[in-house]
Amino acid sequence: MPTIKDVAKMAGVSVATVSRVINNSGYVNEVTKKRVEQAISQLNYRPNNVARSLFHGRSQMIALLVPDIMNPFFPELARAVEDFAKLNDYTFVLCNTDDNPEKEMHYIYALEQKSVDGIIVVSSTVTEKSLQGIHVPIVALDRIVSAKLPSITVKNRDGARQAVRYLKQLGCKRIAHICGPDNVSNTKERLGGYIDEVKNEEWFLSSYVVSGDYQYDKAMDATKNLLKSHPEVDGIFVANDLMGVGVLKAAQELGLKVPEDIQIIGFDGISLGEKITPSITTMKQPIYEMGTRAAQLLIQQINEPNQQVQHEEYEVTLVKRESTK
Amino acid sequence: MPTIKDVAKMAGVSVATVSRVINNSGYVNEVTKKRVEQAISQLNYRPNNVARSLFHGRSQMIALLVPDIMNPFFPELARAVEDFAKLNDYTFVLCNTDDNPEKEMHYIYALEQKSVDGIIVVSSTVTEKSLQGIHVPIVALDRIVSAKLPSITVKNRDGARQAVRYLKQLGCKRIAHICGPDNVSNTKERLGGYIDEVKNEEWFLSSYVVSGDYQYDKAMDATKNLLKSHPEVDGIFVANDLMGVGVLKAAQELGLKVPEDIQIIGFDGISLGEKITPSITTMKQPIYEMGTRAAQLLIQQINEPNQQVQHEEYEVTLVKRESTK
DNA sequence: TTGAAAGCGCTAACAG
DNA sequence: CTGTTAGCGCTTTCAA
Repeated sequence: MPTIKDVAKMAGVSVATVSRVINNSGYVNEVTKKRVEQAISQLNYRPNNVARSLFHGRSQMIALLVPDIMNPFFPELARAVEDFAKLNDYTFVLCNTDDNPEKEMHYIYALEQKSVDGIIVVSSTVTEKSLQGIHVPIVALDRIVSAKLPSITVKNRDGARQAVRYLKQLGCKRIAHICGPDNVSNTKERLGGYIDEVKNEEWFLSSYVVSGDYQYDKAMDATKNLLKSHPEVDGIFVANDLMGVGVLKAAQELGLKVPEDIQIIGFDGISLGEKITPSITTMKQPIYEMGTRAAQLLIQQINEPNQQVQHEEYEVTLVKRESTK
Repeated sequence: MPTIKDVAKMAGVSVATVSRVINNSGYVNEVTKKRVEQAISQLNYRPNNVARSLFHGRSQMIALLVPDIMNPFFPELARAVEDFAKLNDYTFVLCNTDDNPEKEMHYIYALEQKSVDGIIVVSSTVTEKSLQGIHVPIVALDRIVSAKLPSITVKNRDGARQAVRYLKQLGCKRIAHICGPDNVSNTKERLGGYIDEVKNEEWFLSSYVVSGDYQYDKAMDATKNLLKSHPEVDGIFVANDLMGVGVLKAAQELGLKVPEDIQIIGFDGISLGEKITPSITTMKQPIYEMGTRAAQLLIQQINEPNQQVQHEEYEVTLVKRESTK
C-alpha cells in the first residue's frame, strides 16, 4: 500500500501539499495539483483511514447494535440506518448482541476504542450505570434504555390497546396475550395496553398472559400450552410478528383454523407477516422511518454533542390481513 | 479519554512500562505492575485501538459482505461468522451490499482503508479485476467469485439434481424451476442440475424455467404467471427457500393445495422454512458450518498470507417437510 | 503557494 | 527490569 510519502516523492512535493490536495484544503497551485493527482492515480493511492482517525479522533463510522439478527425486524431497521448513514458519508456496521449484556458492553467498548463516532443500540440490558465511562454518543432505538439517552420508540401501550380493541370488535370473547421478555421496556408497555383493555372483563384470567420471549420457538410452545389449558381462547394479541408466526404454527398444529377458530394479531409490521399464509394482521411500526430518524439524531449528536435529550414516539397503525376476520 | 501517558504519569513510570503491562510483554517488576494496574483502573483507561491499528497495520476486525440482509439465509450465515470471529478475538461487522457493485467496492475500499484484516464476501458482481489493488485477504462464501479466491460453497448441481429426482419419485409429472438471478454462480449450477434431470423428459419445456431473482416478490409473481400458463405443472423446484415462501403464497392465492395439487421443494434450509405452514421441503446447506469454515479460512489467510487457494464444497441434504407428499 | 515539523496514541527496538 | 526514542500515516499550524 502506497502512503502519502510515496505520492509526495513521486510528485516532487511535500506531504503537506499532497494532504492539501486530498482534502481540498488550503491553497495549492493548479499545476502542482495536477501533478499530485497524477501521482495519486498512478500509485493507486488511497489515504489510510486509520491514520486519519488517529489524528481526528473520529472514524466516520457508526454502528447499530441489535439483540437478534435473525428476527427480520432488525434487518429491516438496519437497512434504514444503513441508508441514512451512507447518505451522510458514514460507514455503517451492524453488530449482534443476543441481548447478552457482556456481548453488548464488549461491542460498545470495542467500538469506542475504534473511535466509532456513534452507536445506535436496541438493548434491554444496557443501563445508565454500565454506560459510565463511555463517551461515544448513543441513541436508543425501539427500547428505552435510560431517560438520559435520546430514544426512538413507538406508542406501544396505545398500539396494544388498539390491537386488543380490534379483536374485541371482531367478536373475540376470550383474548390472550403472548408477551416478550420481561426486562424489555416495550414488553411492559404492550402488556400494559393489553391489561388496560381486559382487566375489567369478567372473563379475564391472569393465565391468559404467557411469555414467548420474542422468539418463534418459545412462542409456539407457549401457545400450545395456553390453548390446551384454555381452549376457550378465540383471540391472541402477540407482542411481535415473529412470535405471531409461531402462534400461527401452534394453532395450525392443534388443528385450529385461523381466523375461523382463533384470530391473531401481531406487532411490528415486518414484511414476513404478509409473506406467509394466512398473512398476519398487525400493528405496524414505521420501521424505516424510525431507523432513519435514529441515525439522524445520532449524527446530530455527533456534530453537536450537547443537544437536549429527545424521546420521540411514533404512532403504530393497524394493518388488517388474513389472520383476523 | 485518558491516554497511556496519563497512566504513565500517574503510576510514575514511562509509557513503555505501561505498554508492557497492557500487553503482558517483556519483563516488569511485580510491584510496578501493580502500580500501573491501579492507575489503569483508577483512570478507567482503555488503550486506543486506532493507534494500535496504525502501528500494527491491522485492526483485529473482520467483515462479512452480504447481498441482502433481509433474506434470512444471510443473517444465519452471519451468526456463524460472528461466533467464530469472537472465539478468535476478532471484532465482527456485517455490511449489506444489495448486490450492487458500487456499494460492494465502496465497502471493500472503506474497510481496507480502515485496516480491516480480512473480508468474507457473498457476491456475484465482484470480479478478479475489480479486486486489483486490494490487499486485504478475501474469502468467497456461497458464491464463487474467481478461481483465485478461496471459496466455501455447496454442491449446487448435485443438490438440484437430488431435489428434482425427489419430486419425480414423489410422482410429479411436470416439474418447473424458479431460478435466481443469472449472474450468480449458484443460479447456473442449480439450474444446470435441474436441466440435467429434465432435459430428456418428453414433457420438458424451456418455459418451465422462470427467474425469481432470489426475491420473494418476484418469485411470487413469476410463479403466478407460470401456473396460469402452465396449469399442468405439479412440482416446482425453487432455487432458494425465500422464493419458496413466495411460490407457496402464489399457489395458495391461485387456490392450489400444497402438496396435494402441487409439490414444492426449496434450497438453503433456512429456519424460516420450517416456521411456516406448510413447512417447506428443502435441500439444506450446512449454513453454520459454512460460515464457520469461511471465517476459519479467512483467519488462516490473515496469519499466513500465501496459502494455497482452497475451494471447498459442502454436501446438501434433503429435508422432507410438508410442502411435498 | 509551499515545506518543515509537531503530534494524534501506541509499540518495539535499543540502551542502560 | 525500565526508560528513551523512532515511527506507524496523516493533518495542521507556523514560517518562509
